[in-house]
Amino acid sequence: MTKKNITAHCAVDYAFKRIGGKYKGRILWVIRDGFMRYGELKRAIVGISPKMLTQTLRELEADELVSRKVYLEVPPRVEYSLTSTGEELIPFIKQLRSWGEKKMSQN
Amino acid sequence: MTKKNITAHCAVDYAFKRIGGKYKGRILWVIRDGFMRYGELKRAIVGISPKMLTQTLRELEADELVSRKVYLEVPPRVEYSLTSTGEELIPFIKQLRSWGEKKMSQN
DNA sequence: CAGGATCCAATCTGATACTG
DNA sequence: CAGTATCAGATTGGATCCTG
Repeated sequence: MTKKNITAHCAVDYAFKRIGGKYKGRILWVIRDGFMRYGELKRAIVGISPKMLTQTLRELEADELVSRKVYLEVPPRVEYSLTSTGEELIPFIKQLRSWGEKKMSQN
Repeated sequence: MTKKNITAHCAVDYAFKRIGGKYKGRILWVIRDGFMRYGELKRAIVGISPKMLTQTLRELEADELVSRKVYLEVPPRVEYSLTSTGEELIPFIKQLRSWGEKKMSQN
């Protein structure tokens, strides 16, 4: 789901559609500090398959939450970083993460 | 997905699993102000089927984000409200909603 | 290194009809 | 009013193998 395909009933619906999905939150969160290479992301997002990582990154890119920079080197190097729109989401994810930490420790 | 079934890789993952899903955010948001009856929710969440509304409410209840109160009257009356854990999520949803509003107007 | 391609199983969602 | 039940279709995700 990318923003071009979203038909939302309200802003909450819209926002959840843009950052929902199994891995989008985690990916945005691990990219928060700067440039991450594909392989770094792969190691950081434990359990993700290359297919899902690539697919989700492509959606985030089409959505302009993440930008992708390809270096013409051998071996190839590709770096991902947040766009300014993506960075705007980090405070919310941080808040949600704190909530999650608290709840996990309570159960 | 309810919290009992969640096996999360990190707190972000955990939190998204608890509030992810097509309607959870919207439902929490419309219940934010107090008690809502089933029929009110049905009208407020445009496009939801009774099946999905019931199913999602049951998950939110099992997750202790929403509480359900049945009044033994004829005709039946059932009211839903946020638990304190559910209320803790409202600031997050509110912020995310503002972000969504801004982005919707930009496209 | 950073992916693309394919196939398939599991999950989720919608539509419709019915009920205490 | 506040749900259930059933079936079918759509979507998502995982496993595996391949490549510039």
